[in-house]
Amino acid sequence: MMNFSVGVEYALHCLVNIIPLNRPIGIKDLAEFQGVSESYLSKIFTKLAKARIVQSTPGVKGGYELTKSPKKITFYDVVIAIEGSQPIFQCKNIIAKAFTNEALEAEEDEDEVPCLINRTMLEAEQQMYNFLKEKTLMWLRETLDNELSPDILEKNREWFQKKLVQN
Amino acid sequence: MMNFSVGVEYALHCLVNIIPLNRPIGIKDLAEFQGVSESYLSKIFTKLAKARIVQSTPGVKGGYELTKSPKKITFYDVVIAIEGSQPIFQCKNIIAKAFTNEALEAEEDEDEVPCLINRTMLEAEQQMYNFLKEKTLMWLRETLDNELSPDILEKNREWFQKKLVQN
DNA sequence: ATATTATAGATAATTAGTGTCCTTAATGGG
DNA sequence: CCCATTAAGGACACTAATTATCTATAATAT
Repeated sequence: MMNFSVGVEYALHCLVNIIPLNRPIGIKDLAEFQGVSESYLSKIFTKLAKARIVQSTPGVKGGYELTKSPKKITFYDVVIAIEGSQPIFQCKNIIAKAFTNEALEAEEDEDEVPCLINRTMLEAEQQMYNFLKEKTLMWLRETLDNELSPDILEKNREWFQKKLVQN
Repeated sequence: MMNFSVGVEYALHCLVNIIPLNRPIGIKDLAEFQGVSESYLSKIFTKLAKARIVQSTPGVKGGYELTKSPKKITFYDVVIAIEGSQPIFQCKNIIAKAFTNEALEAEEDEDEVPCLINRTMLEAEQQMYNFLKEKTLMWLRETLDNELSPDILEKNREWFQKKLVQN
């Protein structure tokens, strides 16, 4: 079944916790926080860096930080950064194989009127993406701040502060 | 990258061509029409049959036909029939692993407030599905009848008539 | 200089999707 | 009743993508 990769989840969970920090944080800490391996999470963050969502600093005291305001980073940006921008539905133009007559082949060759089924699926995909474009990291952060208990939020904050101080 | 399976495309292409026929048509003909193997296409149609989108008749003169009006069969129905109804985004609740403190574990145990990221992705998915629920097989058929050249439509019709007569 | 940290490449394990083959069961026509 | 036809289902193989690890390299602060 069609799926978003778990990388998207790793990314969003990390990013929303990076917001309140005002310094770079390393993969090691983030991996520990998430309970996943550094090796794998670093691949994800390389993708986020290439998509200009985070900025990386190698070396001592290095790590990752947001490149811009979390108001300007959307779920859509993160999904595309991790999963790539290939459409969810790739028409194999099977119907073209169905008839080997000249008329149809000619029409396919023009390639100006893509398969209606394909267009419909892509339009459906856009509905999903439009929704994800409206959800920013800032919205996620603020909603979590409202939803989660103060107790959990405080423990969360303490955990990251401790990590930053240690470095 | 996340994808709809090609099975969805096979299914839709076949179904839209089944509409004008008023008799069962066999996998052999449909497979020839699409240029795919009978073995594989039959798996797809078994799924469509289980989803009550088509009705199957084994034996001589058997085959598949729609169970109901194409006005009542949506793209969504077909997608779910082929791909299953598992959500596109399965939250691993990674955040739960992040803190091993009691407060959070308690909250996770309740399991009444699923992860906000998860909820957001599912809501996005729903946007896509809502769109696909509005698109019926009948709409697809009628739009194709308007968009495609009369020449192609006629050749298409002839091809299926010939096959039905042969059986 | 050295320890730290990100980047990149190679590679392996796992899973899902795609596809085939063979057997079984049901059906209609002779 | 028998037989050809057709769907259903299980077993299996092939492919591609995802997930994951390990190693080596490059950049950086102290």
